[in-house]
Amino acid sequence: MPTPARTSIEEIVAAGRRVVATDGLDGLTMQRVAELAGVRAPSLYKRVPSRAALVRLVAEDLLRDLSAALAGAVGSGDDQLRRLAVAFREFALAEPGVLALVFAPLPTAMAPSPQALAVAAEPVLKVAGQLVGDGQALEAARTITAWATGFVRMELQGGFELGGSVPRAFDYGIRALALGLAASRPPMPGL
Amino acid sequence: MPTPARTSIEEIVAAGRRVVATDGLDGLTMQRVAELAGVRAPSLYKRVPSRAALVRLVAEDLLRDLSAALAGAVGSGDDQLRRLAVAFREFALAEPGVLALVFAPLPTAMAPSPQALAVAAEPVLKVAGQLVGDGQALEAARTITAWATGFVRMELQGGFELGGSVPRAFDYGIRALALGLAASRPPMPGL
DNA sequence: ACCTGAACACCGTTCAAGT
DNA sequence: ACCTGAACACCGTTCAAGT
Repeated sequence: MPTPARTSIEEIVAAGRRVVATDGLDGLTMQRVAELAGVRAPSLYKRVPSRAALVRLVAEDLLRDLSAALAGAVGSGDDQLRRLAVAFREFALAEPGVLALVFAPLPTAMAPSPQALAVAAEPVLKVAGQLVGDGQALEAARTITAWATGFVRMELQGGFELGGSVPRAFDYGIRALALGLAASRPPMPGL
Repeated sequence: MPTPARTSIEEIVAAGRRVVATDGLDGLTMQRVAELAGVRAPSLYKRVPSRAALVRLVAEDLLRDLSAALAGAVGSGDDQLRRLAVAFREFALAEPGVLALVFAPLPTAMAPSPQALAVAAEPVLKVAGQLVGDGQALEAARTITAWATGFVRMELQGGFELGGSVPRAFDYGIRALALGLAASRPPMPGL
């Protein structure tokens, strides 16, 4: 006598995202997620093999939205780095889980797939290429990513104890990076 | 009839550091630390009020050593930013716990004190001041810190899936930052 | 088929009892 | 004064039993 499904994988992942956004990765317990999904914890194992797998699904869900936000922010013009950085900061402040689940060293079973990460990296590589040319795009993209993730993590951590304006420091960093990357650009061949 | 002490707060913190270095923050359980300290878990509560407090003690212990490493790396010359960044990277690769306990959003009870963080920030502010002058030292220091912590975290995470040389990307970032910060420097008054 | 309570092995923490 | 086993409330996970 089949019982009708009372939840779904989509609902479970959405519940996981809600919990992560409010209580962080440690708050993502099977019982809390089950409660939000309207079932008991053991029922989750019908759709998800383990908590680690659920964490990964939530990470990849976040990553999909982040990729869309970044891709939507960049276009053409001379302030692509700023638009990219601002889009990333806004997303990460709204969904702090992205730093805990996507840009953090997690056990392999929880980490999002390299493919999912590559999709998010695309807009960064594009902007980096515009700034420094294709030959250095990868190194420049890594510099941008390292700075942006490091900055927002410090901000979320409350790591700006020494005073000063956080948005001003963000702006300062964007400008310094843009200047520094442009200065790193090799001379155009033939010029 | 007093029982002789079989461990000490120093030994407990040292055990905590060893566990964090190998198994990360999640591996820091009271039972594992107690085992390394040669006692049972309940005995730890004679010296430490909670796991959160122990995490903080380990974080501040790491931070003390990091501060010393950074202060020892900077001197005078034209490659201070490089020496600072290299010292930070080497420390964080040897003691990955520093990123998990010091440069991560943790509950207040686990986070190191602002004073301890300020000590570690001093060499960074010094180098930043040399590069851009005192007026922008704070913003420049934040840019440096955000980039360096973000970079090494990506490295520890294995987040360099797209190929290329990691040390080369680190060097590239140092150079771009040095160029960008120098270009941000306001003109000297009177020149 | 899916859902559940009960059970198991963990974890942090408390506490009475031992020396 | 410190150490310990036992206990409690949690957690992830399994599984037999229910529908």
